[in-house]
Amino acid sequence: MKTTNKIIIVDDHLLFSQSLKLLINSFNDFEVVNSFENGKEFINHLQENPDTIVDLVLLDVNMPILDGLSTIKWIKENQPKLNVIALSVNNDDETIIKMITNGAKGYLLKDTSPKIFQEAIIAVIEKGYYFTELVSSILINRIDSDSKKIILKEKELIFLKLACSEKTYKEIADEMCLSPKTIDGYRESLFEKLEIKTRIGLVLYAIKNKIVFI
Amino acid sequence: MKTTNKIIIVDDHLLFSQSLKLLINSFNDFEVVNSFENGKEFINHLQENPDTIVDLVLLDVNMPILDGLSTIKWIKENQPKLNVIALSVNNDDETIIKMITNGAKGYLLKDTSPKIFQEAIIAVIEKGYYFTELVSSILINRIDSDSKKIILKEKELIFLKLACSEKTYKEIADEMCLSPKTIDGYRESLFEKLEIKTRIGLVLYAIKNKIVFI
DNA sequence: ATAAAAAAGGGTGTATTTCCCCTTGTCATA
DNA sequence: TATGACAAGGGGAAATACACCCTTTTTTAT
Repeated sequence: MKTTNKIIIVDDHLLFSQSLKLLINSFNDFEVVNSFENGKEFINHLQENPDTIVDLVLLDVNMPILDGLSTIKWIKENQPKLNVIALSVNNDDETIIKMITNGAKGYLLKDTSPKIFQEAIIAVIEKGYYFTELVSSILINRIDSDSKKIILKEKELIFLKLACSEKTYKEIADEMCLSPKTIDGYRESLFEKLEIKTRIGLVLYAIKNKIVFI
Repeated sequence: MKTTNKIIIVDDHLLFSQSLKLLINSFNDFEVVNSFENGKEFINHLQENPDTIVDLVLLDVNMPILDGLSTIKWIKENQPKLNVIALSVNNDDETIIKMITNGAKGYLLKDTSPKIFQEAIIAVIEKGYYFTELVSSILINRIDSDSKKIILKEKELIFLKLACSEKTYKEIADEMCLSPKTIDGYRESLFEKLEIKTRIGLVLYAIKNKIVFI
């Protein structure tokens, strides 16, 4: 006799999570035992109920308060055996890689069909993973692309964020309590790393790479 | 005896639409009779089946091929009596206003609770509209805010797009076949209209207002 | 312990951007 | 036919941004 698999949904879109619950409950052998609106609520629940038995967590990536990435990092640290499938509308490489490398056993887009979705949750519970073509191809292509990965230092990152404003470099220097000359150095360093030539390039890079939100 | 209200869902996120269907079917007197993955599919269906009876359309705003806004514009032209509730994760003023002014009878965020959702679909069918606090406040605030609406001229717009690059003003002038001094004029004019002081401000404005896509 | 990076700061010079005030021609319209 | 609004262009100065080459101190790695 099979046991029913217990599933938790973490997603801020209530309409989605509550509807998805109905879908999952309509599958054989699956049951949504709980759902939360963001990572923080979910983690709080795990901490307050250490004996919770869960077979699978469906984790939204974009959430307020505590997002999917932070949540899966916490899970990796504290409950590494928990099966997690990331759910997102977001198919950009960086996000997918980050979720997978932090332990997600699958990454499904929300435009997945219910049938594929069912296959995925069965696969993760039985085999431990489920990767779509999209995810597999990204993981393969990453091999060469991350060798030339750009690493920004903490101060450079702070400067970069401030550069995405109408402040002058002098004002940024004041705000960071540094000499304008030091700021000059950060700028030069970023120009070289990012292969750009102007402050406009900095702004475009920061926005493209979600370093600033406008 | 009440008749069952017929609902159509238009949303590219299959997992969402198929799950939402279960939720709606669980309400009394409501039934999802059809669903489509984008506006084009939906419009095609309406054209091929002119006698379709629908009491309410749940229309996603962000979809590939033909998005919610284009779809509701078509509906306004061709089937103005159709009740539409816009569904979106997007709560920015501009989108909400555009959907409402093009005939949406309601605008719900996807993090709405199933209970509010049910209230909304009942209200739209019975009273013809349902506006949340969010939507009402935006509609009210718009009254004064759009009197000072910013109008950019065609050339200014072209310049603004080119300014969102690492080109110098001289290079932009060349590209537009104008004197750098004329470009200077466009810049000054934009600085004043947009209440900004630097080229960074131009870039931020252009991106915020979706004048350029990066 | 010591060499090698990295972080912070500096000097000088050029290029670009920003600012303010001006001229000319066009076109609509009162 | 003035008149005013607007597009295009301009001069010149000041501020800001960019480039290059340098010193000192602190970290990091071997």
